[in-house]
Order: sequence, then structure tokens, then C-alpha cells
Amino acid sequence: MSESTEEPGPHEPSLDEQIAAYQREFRDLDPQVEQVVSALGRLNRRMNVAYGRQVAALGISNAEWEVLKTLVLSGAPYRLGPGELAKRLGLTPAAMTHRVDRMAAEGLVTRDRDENNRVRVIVELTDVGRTKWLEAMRMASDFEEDLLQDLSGDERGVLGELLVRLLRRVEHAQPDAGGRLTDLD
Amino acid sequence: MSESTEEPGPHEPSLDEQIAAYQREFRDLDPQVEQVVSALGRLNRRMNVAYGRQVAALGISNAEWEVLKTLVLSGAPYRLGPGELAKRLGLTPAAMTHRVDRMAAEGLVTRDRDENNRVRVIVELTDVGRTKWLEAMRMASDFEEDLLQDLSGDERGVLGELLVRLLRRVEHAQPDAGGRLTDLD
DNA sequence: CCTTCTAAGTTTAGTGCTAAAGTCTTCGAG
DNA sequence: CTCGAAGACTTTAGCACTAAACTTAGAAGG
Repeated sequence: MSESTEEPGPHEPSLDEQIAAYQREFRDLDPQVEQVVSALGRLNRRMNVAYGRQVAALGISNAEWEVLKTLVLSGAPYRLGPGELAKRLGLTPAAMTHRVDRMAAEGLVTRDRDENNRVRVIVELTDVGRTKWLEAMRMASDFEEDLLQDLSGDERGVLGELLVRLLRRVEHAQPDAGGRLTDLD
Repeated sequence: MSESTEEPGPHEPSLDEQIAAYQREFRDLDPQVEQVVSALGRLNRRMNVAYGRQVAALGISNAEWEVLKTLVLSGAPYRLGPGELAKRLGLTPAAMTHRVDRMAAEGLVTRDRDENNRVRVIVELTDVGRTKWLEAMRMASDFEEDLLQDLSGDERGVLGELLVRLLRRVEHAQPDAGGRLTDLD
């Protein structure tokens, strides 16, 4: 193959190239908005890959780590029902049944019927699970500190505050204010 | 059931409650870092749900929309191989084979062998696909504008710039600088 | 009581993904 | 020229998820 133009082979666009390309194809695009949204999306994808690798080193999956986090967040004695777990993680109850199966088999949680209301099930963090969570948390917080390394304290504060404002807008969208953000849950 | 303490039923923690709970369980946590990271994660989850609903109204899935976006980003004549698509979307080539099957059946793309190199396949956007992309893009950019409604132009600029700096840190991590961010691709 | 209703989980069928093995084309070396 | 190796998909087996049907326990009414 000796073409004069040696097939360059397409390359993954940088963020700036991406925004420029979208503007070519779609005039009405606000580049400032697109920068925020695209950077958010890319950042999150990269971070999730990184988290996955970190917790994999501890022998758990990202999915399992999410469950551990949710149980710890509920506070001692670290108990929640499968339905509640499913709701908080955005899964169906059916999926949580199987996740809890796997995690119980690995000893990260126990699964028992509630004695006071025998239709309910209680998923409870074991000591092993709590230790795994702690190890994962240490790795995650090191990673996060590293991620924000280039930002000053002031910048971190500003970034956090701006993100929280976006989050508020998306969480309790006020439809009466003409907002287009309908219920998201 | 007339217990004195009417089983409150656990509730989904707000962002502030979440950070406070983590601090109780894990002393070394920097709340400022955690605010940024947790807000990022929540925001992204909500946004993905919202995007999914929007494009579902157009009769396509979030997965299909991602493929349409990638093809449009590649510029005219909107052609890429399944392998390249898979790499950019973080999927295996096998998954892309099936996605392209479905999208070709719906008329969003065509799939043909490259005549110059018959081991290669070319996925090309159809006019129908391009139109779908445009419709989805209009909905998405309206949604994004709405999301950023509460931020001034200056604030949008600052937010974009800060996010881009984080993205740079995570994309070309400089391991020689003592960074802990190892290769993420 | 005995039925009906509702809530909480589980089970089943089907979809979309990954990992690994397989196919087919092209390239390079003897 | 022929064989072997590499590259670019596709196929297969298995897993995790969703939607919808099913099971069972407790609550409400007649």
C-alpha cells in the first residue's frame, strides 16, 4: 500500500476539537455550555475507569463498592433492605437480589429476614465488608486528592460551589419557574 | 403497628449529609475534595438519566445516540470502522458489532466492506441517522442551557476552565511528577 | 375468620455486554 | 510462490441487567 496520502487513520478528538466539530455541524451550539457539559462527561468517564481499577486491586468490582458505600452511608448498624439499596443505586430490585447473592457469598454482607416483619430482608455489612470499604475509601481519597492537586483551596471551593448549584438545579427542578427539567427520579 | 418510634424508614442522604456521614466514618476525608467529587458523580448520574429520557422520546437509546455523536464528530463523510467506534466509546469490538447490527436494521447507519481493504468494515451515517442526531442535539442543547441557567457567563467560564484543568490532569497524567494517576486508557 | 389488597423480594425471559476463540484478508519472509 | 503471522471483525459462552410475572407476609374490611 503506497498511496500518496498514507491513510492517516482517524484520531480521537481533543475536547477543543470536539467542541469545534460540533459547532461546524450545529450552529446554535453555545461553546461555553458545551465546554462545561463535555468536560463533565469526559471527566466522569475517566474517573469511573480509574475507580474500577483501584477497587479491582482489592478484589471487588465497582458494583460491589457502590453497595458497600451505600451501606456505610446509612450509618451503624449498616443495614438496609435490598429494595432501598436498589432505589439508591438506580437499579431494579431484581438486580439487587443477585448482587446481594454474590456479595453474601463473598462474605461482604449478610442477608437475613427481618424477624419483626418477615416479608422484609435485611442486608447488613460484615466486618470484612467494612474493612474492604475502608481500604477502597483510602485509595479513592488519595486518588481524588491527586486529581485536585493542581487547584488551590479557593479554586476547589469555587468549583464545589458551582457544581452544587448545578446539582440543585437538576435535583429539585422547579417546573413552575418555566424550567424544562422534569422529574429525574 | 403502633411502635412509639414510627419506623422512620431510611432516607436518601442529601449531598451535605453524605459528606458528613463519610467524615464520621473516615477521619482523613477532606470535605472540600469530597464535595467536588461527589457533586460531579451525582450530577453526571442525573444528567445521564435525563439524556436517556430525552433521546428515548426520539425512539433511540442512549447507546445509539453515542454512536451517532461519534460519527458526526468524525466529520463528513461520517464514516468510521466498528473497531474505532468501539475504542472511542470504551466498548469491546464484539459489542459494537451488535450495536451496528441494530442501528443498520433501523436505518440509522449502513455497514459495508471497504473495497480497498476487504478485511475492514465501514459504518456510515445515513441521512436518517444524521437527522436523528440533529433532533437529539437540539433537545440536548436546550437541556444543557437550562441546566446552566442559574450561572452567569463569568461563572460558566470559570467552571469550564476548572473542569478542563481537572480533565487535563486525568488525561495526560504526568507520572514523573510524582502523580498517582496511572494510565487511564 | 376469610377474603382482598398491598408491599417486598424473588424468579423468568430476554437484552446487551465482556472475554475468548474463530474466520477471513492482507502483509512479509523465505 | 507459499507459508506463517498479524489485523479487523465476528461468533460463542457466560454474566449482569431490565421488565414483567410470581410468591409470600402483613394490613384492612366485611
